[in-house]
Amino acid sequence: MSTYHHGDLRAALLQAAGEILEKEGLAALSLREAARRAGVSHNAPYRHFADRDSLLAALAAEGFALLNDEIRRRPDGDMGVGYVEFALRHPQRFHLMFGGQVRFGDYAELRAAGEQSYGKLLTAFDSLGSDAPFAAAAAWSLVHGLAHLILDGHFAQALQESGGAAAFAKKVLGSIRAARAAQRSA
Amino acid sequence: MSTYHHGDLRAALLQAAGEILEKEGLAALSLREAARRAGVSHNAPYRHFADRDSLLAALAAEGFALLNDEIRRRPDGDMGVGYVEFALRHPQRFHLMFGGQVRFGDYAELRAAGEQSYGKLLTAFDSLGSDAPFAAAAAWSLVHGLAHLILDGHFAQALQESGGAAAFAKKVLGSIRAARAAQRSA
DNA sequence: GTGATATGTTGGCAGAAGCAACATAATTCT
DNA sequence: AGAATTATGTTGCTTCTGCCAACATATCAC
Repeated sequence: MSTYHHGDLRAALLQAAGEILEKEGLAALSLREAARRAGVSHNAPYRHFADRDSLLAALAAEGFALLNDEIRRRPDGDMGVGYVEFALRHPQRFHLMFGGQVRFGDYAELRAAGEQSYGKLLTAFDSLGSDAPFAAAAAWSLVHGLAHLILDGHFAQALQESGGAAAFAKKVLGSIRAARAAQRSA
Repeated sequence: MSTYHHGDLRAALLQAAGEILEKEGLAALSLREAARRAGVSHNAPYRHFADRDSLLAALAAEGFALLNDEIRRRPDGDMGVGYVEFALRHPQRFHLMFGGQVRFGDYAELRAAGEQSYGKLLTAFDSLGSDAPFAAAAAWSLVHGLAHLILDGHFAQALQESGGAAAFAKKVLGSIRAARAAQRSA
């Protein structure tokens, strides 16, 4: 009989937890419910995750992997749109990653994943010289804030007028790109 | 004996909840703990708040009032710094307001408060003509994302090199302002 | 094979949200 | 003023959750 041991409970828990997160939100995500869906007892998860936060950190890490993929796949000028589209496609995951619930300092793997996306941005702004680090920080801040505000519904009206979130995002990012272009040619 | 009725329990609960939020974080904030600190029974809060989310929404609304004050007090060119400084001064409150825990759609008062800050921004970009709405959205996104990322520790290294979060924020915002200036003079 | 180790189970505790029933104070109506 | 109504607070309960401790069973090292 080999039903006592699950086989790959850790992965099964992450899968179940991911589904709960996406469909019912962070508040509904409990270790016990994930265990239930994986068909194990309420305490089995503790063999794989020290506590609830630890599970959340693992889910966030998955999210960073997805986000980094999304960004790497794009040409330099299009990274920002990819960032926003990722957030729109995975709203709950995005909130988990950046909603302040999980303290980054406590999970080295998370910090590393976050810095990875930033690194790519930094190189994309080299042409601005000594201003580059700040320009890159501004770029990340811009797409990050835009994603947040769209998700929270703060641009609801503008979204309708622009015909969808993606279109709106492109216009907003385009506005800044225009300014950057003017700066470069000056 | 008039200790049965509290007098202004709603305000006392908001006060207690605000202190818990700032000192121990959102996770530690329970209706019961707030009730304890206000010196009432564990169920008294339900006379003033339908549920926990309702309390959180009220706390967020307080935060928006504070934020709008902070922004209104500043000259146009300095609003962004005020926004970031508010977030740095009230990190937990900021996360509550924008962390996706409270669904804005469910609380009209919150949506109104959010749009108030946005309105001020919109007028500050009139000089850009038809691009103004997108420029304003970009400006809000920029300061919003910057505040978030600083709070989450994603700019830890850059912060040290710049000598503090406020200084860093000024440089980042200045970088965009320079680009905007180039655009205007083109 | 056998002992050590990894993985899963059962049972229990404390703390929280929220419901129901009850108690007391404040207000309103006459 | 006195009664009825309403607002506000209390006690007690149920269900859920996170997490601890003790125990059970499978897997692996030797």
